[in-house]
Amino acid sequence: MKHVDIESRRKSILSAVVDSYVDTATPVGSRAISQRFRYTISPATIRNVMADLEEMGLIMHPHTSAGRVPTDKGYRFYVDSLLEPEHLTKEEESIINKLIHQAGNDIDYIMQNASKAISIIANVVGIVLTPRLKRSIFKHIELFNIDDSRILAVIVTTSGFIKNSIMDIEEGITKQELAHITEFLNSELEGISLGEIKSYLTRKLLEERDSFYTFLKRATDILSIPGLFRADDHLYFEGAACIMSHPEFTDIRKAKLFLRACEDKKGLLNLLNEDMERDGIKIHIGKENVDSEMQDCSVVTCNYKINGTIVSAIAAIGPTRMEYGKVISVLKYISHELGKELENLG
Amino acid sequence: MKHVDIESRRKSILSAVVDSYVDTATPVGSRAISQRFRYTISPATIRNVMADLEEMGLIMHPHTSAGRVPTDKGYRFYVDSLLEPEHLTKEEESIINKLIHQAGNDIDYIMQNASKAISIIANVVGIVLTPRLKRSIFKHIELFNIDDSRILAVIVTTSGFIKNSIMDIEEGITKQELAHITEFLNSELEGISLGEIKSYLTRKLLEERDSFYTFLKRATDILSIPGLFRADDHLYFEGAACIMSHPEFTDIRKAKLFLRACEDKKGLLNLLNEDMERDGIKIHIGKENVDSEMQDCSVVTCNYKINGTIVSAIAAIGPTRMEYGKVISVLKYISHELGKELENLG
DNA sequence: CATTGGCACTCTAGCACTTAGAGTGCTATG
DNA sequence: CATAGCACTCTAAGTGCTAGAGTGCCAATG
Repeated sequence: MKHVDIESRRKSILSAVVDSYVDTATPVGSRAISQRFRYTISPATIRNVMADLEEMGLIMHPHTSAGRVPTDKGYRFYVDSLLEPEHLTKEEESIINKLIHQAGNDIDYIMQNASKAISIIANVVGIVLTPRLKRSIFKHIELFNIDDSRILAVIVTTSGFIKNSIMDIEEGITKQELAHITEFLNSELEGISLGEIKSYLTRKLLEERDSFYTFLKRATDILSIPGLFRADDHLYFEGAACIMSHPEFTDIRKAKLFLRACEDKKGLLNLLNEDMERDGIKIHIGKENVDSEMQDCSVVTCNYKINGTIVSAIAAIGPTRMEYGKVISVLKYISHELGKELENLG
Repeated sequence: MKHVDIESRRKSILSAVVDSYVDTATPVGSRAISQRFRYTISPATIRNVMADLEEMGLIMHPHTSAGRVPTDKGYRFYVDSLLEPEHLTKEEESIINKLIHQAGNDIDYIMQNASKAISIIANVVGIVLTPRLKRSIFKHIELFNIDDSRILAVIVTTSGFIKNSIMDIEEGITKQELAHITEFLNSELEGISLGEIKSYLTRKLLEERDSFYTFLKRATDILSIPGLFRADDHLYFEGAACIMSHPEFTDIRKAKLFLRACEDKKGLLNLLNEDMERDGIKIHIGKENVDSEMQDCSVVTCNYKINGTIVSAIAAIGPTRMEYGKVISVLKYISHELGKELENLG
């Protein structure tokens, strides 16, 4: 095996280091790598290559007489250039299907099971975010008086979600007027995403000058019911206990930091909201995370769609030493199945 | 201090052992107790009393040369007979008020903050269960077609909760018919709890024989929309990270077991559902828990009310070595404030 | 000239051993 | 009945040592 392309060997050795470290959680020595290559390359050669990789910042030494450990940069190179697409086994797929498609009609339960599925298959903490209302498309609204001083508004979206809210009103509204407004809104707002409704109506309001203005104003006011368009920011979260088996958490302080990252709802929400803009898998490794709580973990996210429209995202969070290949394939699979299940429900 | 009542001394020594152990997490020796009593009782005497307490199964020895640790039975006696009512400080109350009353109109956010409050003040994992729909009182229903094949049902309860669901129908229904049914249900069901509606209607259905039967059957069918009365079993859960600071969790296996207990939604739900039947604080110490996952923890629960009706419960879960006094007063206070906040919202 | 074997060196994990100290139980005494 | 004293026990923590894993460097090699 002389005169092998030096670059490709570096790659395969980095790959071996990452694989072995992900597998065993102990620093990887030159002997172990040599063994992986069935001794076609000697430990000494591997030591030289490893020294190069270390100089490039891809792997590091915990101390002189220890093996090598991938750095964040090393993992990054690995996932970008070395990782080969993986497939779930039939058994894994059937576990996921059972959890997602046999959870009944309860969205809450489906979401919970989806996050459990991520956790079980990939040995990480699984996270599922409820569909973003803002991205849903308006289909239907109903308004009615529940008593003299309050109106109930119910909006149904094309993806079958229902959002409602109660509003106090100072001046009474007649049934006819309410029906009139309902009819108007239903014809006017069809096909608009909930996120755009408000700006759409204010724009419209600016154009109007005549008697219609008062009517439109009234309709707009009703739609500003507090909470009607509020994001339904629920994060489902599963698998904290099982992840404690990872050897990195024998140090309880690290476990605590990890749990803190998981509980950092704001940080996760920001990340998911941003990531879901683009389609597909997004990976954030260790220090790459802007959020300081997460700089010791890796977060992998994937959007999911209902009828072709991106509505929200799912994620996995675990130690930087995670099985990226498996995590990616699980998220891809689950995002697809979850979307399908929600479509059937809508 | 001769000839002191032997029973009362045992009590105060048990109390001192529990207090000291809760405080320091290290087995309590006779010297330390003696010091607590400002040396008015000698260590030797205390050793005798402790030997008695041990024989009674209230405290135990981890090993010969260690101090004493309360047993589950010891904690039980402590909370039943020795614990004096505690009050929160003004600062603590103001932290709680801020979290609960300044969370806006978003129920989701209020619940989340309430569980956070439990966690922060009492150093335990805080749990809040959403109001049980079954216990809510029917106030108003609206039914309408969203398209040819589907009906949307919306139920409003007296406590201001809104529950809705979509139902597929095979045979079309006219607007008038639907309005008729709506009107009927609104007049018929007022004041009935959602949990009783189904049995109420079936009872009614059995009595009817004439033409009215078909109408009533239709109405009943509509109300059997899947999910319309499904319990909204959401558990808010906060503080896993902060609880890892407790010395009992330096052993990661214990931390894992504890997290597993927290993630055991079914077990918690059963416990909460059962406990909320009775008013006030309920305490489950270690092995007293039926659920095997929880036998190393203590769970303290407290129902909460909306307008005088028990609707759900909150809880604290932590190591058996928890500040029972503080946990109890926090849960009492928060259950009260949470109920108040939800009343204002309704 | 890349690859390899050899070798000296380094660092850690683990084990045996020791010791200080905290705590007990028992007994004799006030 | 309460207490002081004493012998005894057990743990936690520190020390010293060793085996072994791993490295870096150098000289030899095809």
